[in-house]
Amino acid sequence: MVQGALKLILEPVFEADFQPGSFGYRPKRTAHDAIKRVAEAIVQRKVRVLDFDLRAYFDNVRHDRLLAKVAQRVDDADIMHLLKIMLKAAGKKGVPQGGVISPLLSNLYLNEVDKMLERAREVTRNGKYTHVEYARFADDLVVLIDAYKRHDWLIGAVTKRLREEFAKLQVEINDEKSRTVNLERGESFSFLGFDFRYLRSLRGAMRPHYTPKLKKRTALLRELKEVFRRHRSQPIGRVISLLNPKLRGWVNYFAVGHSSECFSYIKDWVEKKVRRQLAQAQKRKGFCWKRWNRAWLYDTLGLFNGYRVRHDGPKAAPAG
DNA sequence: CGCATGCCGAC
RNA sequence: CUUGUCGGCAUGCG
Repeated sequence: MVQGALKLILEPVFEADFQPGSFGYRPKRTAHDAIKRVAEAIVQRKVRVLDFDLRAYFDNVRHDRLLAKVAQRVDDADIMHLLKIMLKAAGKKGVPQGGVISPLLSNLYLNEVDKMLERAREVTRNGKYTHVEYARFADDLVVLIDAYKRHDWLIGAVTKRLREEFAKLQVEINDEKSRTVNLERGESFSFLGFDFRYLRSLRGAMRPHYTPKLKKRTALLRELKEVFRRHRSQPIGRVISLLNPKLRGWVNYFAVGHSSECFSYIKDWVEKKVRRQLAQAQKRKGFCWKRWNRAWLYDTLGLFNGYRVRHDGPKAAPAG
């Protein structure tokens, strides 16, 4: 409730002036938008990657900045008072990462970073070709730069400029976790749960390749394992009803890029696990591949089977 | 369309 | 472990 009010206060302040030409509010950025942006940049051979780890928690200095900014637009003493109280409550030195208010504020605050990156993109643009692209989601940021040798200087220049601008915005960079990556050398980076690589396809063409991080897959399987363990002697229908929503949600998020191999692995793992449980309930050995066929498992028992990567191919023409 | 519940993900 | 924002999906009801 209070958060809602806060949002109401802050949103116009930070987003209204993002694009003066339009009606003010920029389109919502989702994680998938950001992922897609990265993939598209890599398609355009922007394969030198600055992987930034930003720290933008709100110490007192930044509270002041924030308040000043709000004050430019809002002249309601009560609102300002409320905001001050909230910031004070949230900002007690060493704000815990999942603080009540900090993530919201940092997200809004970092819109300024967007403006700056947008400028960086435009300044280095050559006609209709951009040599620098970026994608940001909350404080996770990657900048992608042209692969061409003659643009190598951009890597150093952009890094330097960005650091200067970050300093102005009082956004700290975590140097230990920030690095530059050359995808053409087979290096990889991760962004929003995916690992990004640049691979040679069978035809010899280079293309971006991104898959769910192994860590995420392992975490999912660990969670599913727990479901199996806790319902070892329960009817399989019950177990499946617990597995399905988890699988559906997980797959739904990762169903972009090149996740199919990962999905197969998960499907196989789950199926074996279900078979095992079925077999054990009937005191049988093995997985009973013959006794229970796939159709029965998936169609009759209703085990989740939606492991499909949705590739946003050519846009379907609006029919009718 | 509206309301609600549950699950998943990013940060 | 808890908090928040955002996004998605599924189900139910009117």
